[in-house]
Amino acid sequence: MLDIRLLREDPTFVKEQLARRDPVFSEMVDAVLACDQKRREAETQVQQLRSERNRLSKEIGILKSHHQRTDALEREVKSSAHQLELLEETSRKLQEEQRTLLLNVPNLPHRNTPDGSDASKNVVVRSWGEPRNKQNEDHLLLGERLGLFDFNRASKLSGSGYVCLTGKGARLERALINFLLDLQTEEHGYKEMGMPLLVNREVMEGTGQLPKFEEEMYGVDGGLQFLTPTAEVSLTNFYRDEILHQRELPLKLVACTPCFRRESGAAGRDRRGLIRMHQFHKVELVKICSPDQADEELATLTGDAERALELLELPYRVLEICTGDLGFHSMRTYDLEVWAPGQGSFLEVSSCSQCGDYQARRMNLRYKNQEGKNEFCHTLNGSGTALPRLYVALLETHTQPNGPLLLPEPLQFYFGASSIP
RNA sequence: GGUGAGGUGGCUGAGUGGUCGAAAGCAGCGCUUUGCUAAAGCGCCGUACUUGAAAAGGUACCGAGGGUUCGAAUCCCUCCCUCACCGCCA
Repeated sequence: MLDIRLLREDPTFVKEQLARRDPVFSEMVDAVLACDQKRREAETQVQQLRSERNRLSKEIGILKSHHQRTDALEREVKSSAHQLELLEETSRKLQEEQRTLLLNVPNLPHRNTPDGSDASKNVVVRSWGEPRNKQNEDHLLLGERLGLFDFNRASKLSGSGYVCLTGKGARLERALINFLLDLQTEEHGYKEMGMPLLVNREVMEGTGQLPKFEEEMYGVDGGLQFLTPTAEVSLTNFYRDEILHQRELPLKLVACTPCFRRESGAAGRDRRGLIRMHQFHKVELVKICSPDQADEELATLTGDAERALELLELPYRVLEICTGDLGFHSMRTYDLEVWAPGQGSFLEVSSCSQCGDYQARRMNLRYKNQEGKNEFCHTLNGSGTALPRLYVALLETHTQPNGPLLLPEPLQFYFGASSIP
């Protein structure tokens, strides 16, 4: 959520910045400001009426303590009660309307985010390793040959978009998870967390999944709670409504959780295989920091995720996402794409985003700065990484033609063997 | 799920219808004094919204939402959460 004061003080700037994403967002600014204007007028009237009521009531109290008659005053207060009620209702509605409008305005892009209308304008900022194109088998065939997973039986249980990992295949995912978590906790200093998967509406609103993307989420109990689409939701909201001490920032959290997504907008896309699932595991990195730390923390967070791919000997590239392709709550994002030889393409396995105070304002997450003033924190998140696509890249990269899957060295300890025959 | 007790400022904790945004203590900040790693005294010390050029005002907030009342932290109702005990259960 953007700061309404920024919109009031410099609407031109806000419109310009939103236009970098898409001109349609600029048009929202005037609507918000019109509502803000009406809201403040109503609020001022309510406050004046209440002030008058408080004054009279206080007077009644004093008179009563002197055993004097107060009928006239009481009648006076009563006479404006109805009007006050109506105005309060108006004011409340306008407040809600303004919040709703504001919740649907995306974050402003970072000054360094490259301009561009769509994904084709994303910028490759670096790459690592050689994406060999040796006509490897597709991970579906490899998984079948090695006996790692079963899609047909998964569809009996849950329909399409689910997988059952079987035997060594299940163990391989567990090994990957343990490897990733140990890397982030022991080498990069993140605190490991085990988080709830069902969260309340306000929590989903805090990180920006609601209200705009409700159709992408799995709700339960008639929409009172939601299955988290990423641990970003639970981890970032962990300190919501709190005031942190500057000295404890940045906070660095990591959790591996199942993630649930309807993928309703992607019907038909990536239907086969592990690439787009309704449920998948993901190791998520979250940082909460002060504004001056945020740029640097995004760089290190991205590096922390990249390190995992390097240790697994998986070639990848890093894309800087342009304004037109930027996620709703992000001001700057680096995507990590791992090379999948069987697909002949790069797969997005991580999206590392800097969110400024956009989420923190929504969830009222603050810290006390050096002057003792409360200020909104900045939040960052990134995958480290999503499991299924990492799994695809691992299979397609390290399985020998008609041979075993040779595990990269760091994984062998976790898997308990050096290969899967 | 049942019963009971609770939810007040960064923390502890008083406050059962009127001048209470809320005592006191701790923590924090500032000053004074004395001085061996500190003590004592004094002062300051919530948040959000809003009016105003500013100075300075106003409104709201005592778990959430309703209600009673001229007036609610305080009374009533509903819900949520915490704690204790019981029941059930991985």
